[in-house]
Amino acid sequence: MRSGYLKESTFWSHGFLLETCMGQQAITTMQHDYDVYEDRCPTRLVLDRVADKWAVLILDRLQDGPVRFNHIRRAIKGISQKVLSQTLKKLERDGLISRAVFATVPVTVEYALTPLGRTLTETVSTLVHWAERNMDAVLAAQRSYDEGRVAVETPGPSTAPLRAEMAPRVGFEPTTK
Amino acid sequence: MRSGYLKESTFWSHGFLLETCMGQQAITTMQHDYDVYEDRCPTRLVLDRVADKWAVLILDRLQDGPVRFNHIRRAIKGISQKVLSQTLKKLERDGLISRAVFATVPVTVEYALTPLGRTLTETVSTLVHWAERNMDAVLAAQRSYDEGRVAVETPGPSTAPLRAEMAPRVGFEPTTK
DNA sequence: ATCATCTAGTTTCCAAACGAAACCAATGGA
DNA sequence: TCCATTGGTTTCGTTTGGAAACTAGATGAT
Repeated sequence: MRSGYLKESTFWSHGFLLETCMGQQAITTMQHDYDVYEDRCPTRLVLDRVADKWAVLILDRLQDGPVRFNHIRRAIKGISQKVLSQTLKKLERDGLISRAVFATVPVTVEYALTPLGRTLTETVSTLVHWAERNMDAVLAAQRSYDEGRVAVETPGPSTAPLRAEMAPRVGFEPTTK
Repeated sequence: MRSGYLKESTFWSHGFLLETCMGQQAITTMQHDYDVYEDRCPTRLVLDRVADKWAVLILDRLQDGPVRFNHIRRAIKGISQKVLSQTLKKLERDGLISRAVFATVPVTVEYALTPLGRTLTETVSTLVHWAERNMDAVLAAQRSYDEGRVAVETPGPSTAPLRAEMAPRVGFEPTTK
């Protein structure tokens, strides 16, 4: 699955990038000159993992300590076992969470944040809380969009959208390239 | 697509929740007692929108002011027109960005953050920068996972995981499978 | 002895989404 | 007329998502 990227290992070899994704930088002695806006940059894969609905919910849930598999499943209502299993495996592979198996009566598997994963929890938590705090605003915007198509602030799209930042419409070069 | 949720409109009616998702709270005079851990909670939809690779890249790109369609497309290398168009439309519907059409020589369409969307940019930017900053650590974790299966930091996952929720295990040992 | 239950997953299968490329419409210039 | 630009939509094959069923090991109940 990731092999499609790994085939291009001449581009991205073990954390050191060669040509693209940082352009004019020197090759040696670099640490994190990745550019997530560049295609085939490994940061895209991380972003794909981290910018995921289930992943952020899982990471948020693990904030208060290790949690068992079925515990997470019951906490995040609606998640399927398959998706939970897959997401946990990916997060573990990326070093964000750890997996510990205990030979208890029925087997116990605990998932916990790694130090690396813990550096993300604040952002993740903010994201989750943002959704809860701004839910009403989003719902209002959706209603406004669906009925009437007239935005809250703009009277009409093409009529005369004299936005503050767009004042000099005449002689305005679209800053192409 | 969203009709599956809207069919349950007795549950979620216009921003006010009735039974689930807040349980023992009063129905009237509530503002944001949403629970993203509850299934069929509208916050799940917002999280689905916001916790998306392309959406965070777009929001991050719009931080410095309005950007045209093809400008975004060229900036976020690898994004397809279809996905860009779809994501922009969804973000606009949710009130995170605005769309302004100008009747210029070739038509100009500018996308910009709304005040609501601007409240997310810091978190989004953090997420993107996290990916760039911790890329090497993730790559190292992936290698460690793929070859050997032994975690970098933990020889045995949580040597003494005596957590409150865990039943007292007799002679437990983290069998790393 | 067999059934039921708990654990933590995997497998199956179908629908939904993704993504690359082609296509569309409007307009102006060579 | 042909081409280039704008901002999209459509098509179609591949990939992913998700609900439900199934696996498997150990234990307790009937």
